[in-house]
Amino acid sequence: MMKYSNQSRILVSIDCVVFGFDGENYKLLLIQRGFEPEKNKWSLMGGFLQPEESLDEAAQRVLHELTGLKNVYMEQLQAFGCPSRDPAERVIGVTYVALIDIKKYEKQISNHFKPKWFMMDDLPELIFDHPQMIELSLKHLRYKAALHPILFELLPEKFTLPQLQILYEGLYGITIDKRNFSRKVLSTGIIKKEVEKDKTKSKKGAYYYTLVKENYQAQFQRILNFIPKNDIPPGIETESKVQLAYSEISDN
Amino acid sequence: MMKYSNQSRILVSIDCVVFGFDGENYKLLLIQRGFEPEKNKWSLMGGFLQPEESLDEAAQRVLHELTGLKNVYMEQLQAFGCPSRDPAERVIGVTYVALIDIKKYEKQISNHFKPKWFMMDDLPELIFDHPQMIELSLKHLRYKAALHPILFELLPEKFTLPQLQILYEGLYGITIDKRNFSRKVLSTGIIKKEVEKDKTKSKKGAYYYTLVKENYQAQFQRILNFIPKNDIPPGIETESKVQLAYSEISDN
DNA sequence: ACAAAAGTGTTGTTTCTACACCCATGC
DNA sequence: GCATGGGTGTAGAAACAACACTTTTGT
Repeated sequence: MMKYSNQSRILVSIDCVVFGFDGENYKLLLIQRGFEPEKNKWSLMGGFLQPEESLDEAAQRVLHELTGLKNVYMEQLQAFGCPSRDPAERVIGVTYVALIDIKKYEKQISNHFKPKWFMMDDLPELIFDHPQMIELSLKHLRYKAALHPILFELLPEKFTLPQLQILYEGLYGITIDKRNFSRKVLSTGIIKKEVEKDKTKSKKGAYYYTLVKENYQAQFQRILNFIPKNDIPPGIETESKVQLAYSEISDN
Repeated sequence: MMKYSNQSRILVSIDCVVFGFDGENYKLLLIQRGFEPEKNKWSLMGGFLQPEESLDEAAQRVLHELTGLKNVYMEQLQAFGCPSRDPAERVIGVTYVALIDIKKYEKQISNHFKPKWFMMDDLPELIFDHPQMIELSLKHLRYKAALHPILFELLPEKFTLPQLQILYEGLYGITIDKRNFSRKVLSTGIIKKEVEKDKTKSKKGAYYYTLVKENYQAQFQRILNFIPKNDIPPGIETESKVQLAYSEISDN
């Protein structure tokens, strides 16, 4: 096999931003780094790309090795490539975003590497550019969730409308009118009411709902709007990607 | 400086998908590859990441070296990492999307490497996974343009409403009612009418419009809808990203 | 009986889509 | 004077946001 000469080869790491929801709050799964530099400091789930695996495979492997998690919703976000992002050596970091229901995986999570859930507003100091990765992931999640029914990946199979609403309200820091919210969600047909109720949070109890798989996957591409337009606070960026430059069209 | 041991280092390439518009059609800028393997076959604007540059810098450099283009709208799309994507050696490909007005840069484009514009429906055979990169870029462009006023990057400073409409109609393969279209676009305040008219395409002439920079940048993050909802044909994917897996929520 | 959370309907406003005619000009 | 493409307005339908009371049941 021929090789390209005179080119420098670089390490590629995979960094997984794992968002979780426990029924009340968003959390982030972090781990204490097991090797130098920055050993024992908090870090995203990360690892180096191996010779024979694709990026997607590596992301699944890294997450599985560090947490035991499998079959989790994951998507590639963005490659980070600042030359100085890792002080030890040049490393390109490819970021993945994962969404899981904390309670569901509570037992599945291996504690070999002692991953820990942190509240989003109480994150520890993190290595390298991991804070930026998290910030971009959060922006991306806000952006995507405003358009696609992605947040269901954070919920258990059976969930209630109030739970779902908390999920949306929490992500954007808003409050939504429950009548309008339930009407919008139900009109899409992606969830259906079960007979049982969740009585753990109120005396009356709230009906459980489950996803209607066919409609869910069909609507996944669709642009929805569970979020009232005017309720998205101006401070929240809804752009998924950084843009490098405007052309001169907008520079003049 | 310490290094990570026992990890394999990999080449990182930057591949730029350069979309252009000439007033009538979308085109793609391609180049004949200058080195083995696949020398002289058609390729995206590509090059290897250098040790001291960031990914974004590399993208700008590669595009500039091959075409002479500078100050172009560009954004990172996605990293491609299939181990077999380059037969010579393992290479991670980071894809960037660029948008330019063909006429504006007609003279600026250097022909040292002889880049050539191809019609979107008449692309030559391409190397490696470049067809997939292009396909994903096109999907991304359709997705993003349906929500953000990004297509203006393809137009000259002064453009007409019919031109703008052709831009949108061409991207989605639809026809749009011109009354509704102009009302929607104008209501955003991102463009303003000039006094002159473009008389090259009709006897009456069409008014020129220009971007209102402040409103344009302000609305860039906004979710707009110049495209009538029902007019987006079902075959057109509007999803920007591939997702790796659904969680079991949707697998049950 | 009362506190706490869940559920449900209506109305006015806004936004969207569908649709057809006149205008200006070069030939 | 006519052919060509450019410009404009209205009316009905749909979607949206605002809003308050009743239900259930555990204590």
